[in-house]
Amino acid sequence: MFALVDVNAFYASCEKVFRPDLENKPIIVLSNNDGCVIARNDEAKELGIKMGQPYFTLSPEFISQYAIQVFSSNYALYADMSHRVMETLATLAPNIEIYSIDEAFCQLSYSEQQLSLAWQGKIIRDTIQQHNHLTVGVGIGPTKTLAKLANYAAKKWRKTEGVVVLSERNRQRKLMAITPVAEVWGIGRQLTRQLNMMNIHTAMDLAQLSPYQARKKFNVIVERTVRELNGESCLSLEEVSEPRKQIVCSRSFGEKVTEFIVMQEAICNYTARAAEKLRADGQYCQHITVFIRSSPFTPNTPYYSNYASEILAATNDTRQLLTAAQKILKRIWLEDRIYQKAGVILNDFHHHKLKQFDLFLDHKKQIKNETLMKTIDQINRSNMGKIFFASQGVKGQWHMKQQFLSPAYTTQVKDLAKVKIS
DNA sequence: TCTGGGGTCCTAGGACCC
DNA sequence: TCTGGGGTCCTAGGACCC
Repeated sequence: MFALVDVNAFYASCEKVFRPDLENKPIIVLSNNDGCVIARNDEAKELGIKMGQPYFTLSPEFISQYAIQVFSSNYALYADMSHRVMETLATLAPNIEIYSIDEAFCQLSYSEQQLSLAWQGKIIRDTIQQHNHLTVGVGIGPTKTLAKLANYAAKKWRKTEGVVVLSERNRQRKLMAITPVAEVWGIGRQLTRQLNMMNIHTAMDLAQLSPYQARKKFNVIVERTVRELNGESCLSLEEVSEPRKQIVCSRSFGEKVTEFIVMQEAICNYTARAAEKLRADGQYCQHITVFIRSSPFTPNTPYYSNYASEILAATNDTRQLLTAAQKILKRIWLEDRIYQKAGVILNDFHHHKLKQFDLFLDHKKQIKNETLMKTIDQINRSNMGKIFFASQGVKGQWHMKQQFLSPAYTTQVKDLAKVKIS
């Protein structure tokens, strides 16, 4: 049996853990650059605030009338809280697959002698509540897709008390019959539209489509979803995650960029960050892409979006990547455009054990370069200050907006919560 | 004024090989 | 009259997920 464990309103809940005064207040968390609403608790949902809604569409009057608590994304906090939840979960279920920052699949076993599945779900929920002060929903089913569906039900209906078990076919059918097909894992907006046109509206309707038809009319993914809804497990627990195939570092700008030098600094920063991630994974890349674009929302200004790439000898050396990135930027830069976003993408990875060395480079020098990068990473990970490249600049005019950032309660000594004894 | 970021997988079509 | 069959690799674009 699979269990899908997922933290309720994860980002919003993290903000509340160290702020008990926020209990019962509506909380929203904004995307990078304070652009859109990307997380909201139940109280905020009740006010009709939508997922992905641009922040500027919420009027100051509305915010203050309902005392809505607004936060910028605090990824240092969320990543650390995620870690803690996963650690708790790992003590409760030996086999887990971390699926995203706030959810994990785990394998549960059961037999006559053991605790019932519902009871195991309750233990998971209670323990995470006690250890991490976060509330999770637990969905249990014979396939990942059914576990996801059970988790949806656990969140939607309060009387389930956050745990739903779909081990019996009858219960699966009952739930599927009242669940819109759009809620099924893997069925997004486009597929929903097409399915509705075929008169398929509920998860049950989809389950009744033949796998052959699903494959013929759509693709292999929809076929798999149909099979999984019918209790045939097609997706296994992947405890060891595959190495990444791509690294993207991109941001919208807090203030629009019009000067080349500012854009160059931004690109160099994204490149340096991407290279750092690449080395942390022990990988080398052979392909780098740089893209820049203006805002698609501003009327009466020419929209410009472009990208270009370079092929490299396998590298994870920041200096080589910086050289390539700057070269590409010069190729795609256009004057007199108002840039809103830019980014760097690394592709075509090779693991360090399979690295293809550059025939024309001195091997000893390459070893030296690796040592240099390693040293820089070590210094930057420590608390002794940062080393960066001159091309990254110091002004940071391209930085994103983070007007409502909360403290890094769990990862910065200076931000530790203080207790007053009176 | 103002609209996120980071991933994966699949398919079709083109280019190429023998 | 009439022009094969069987492959691989790469890329762009579209869909999905959180």
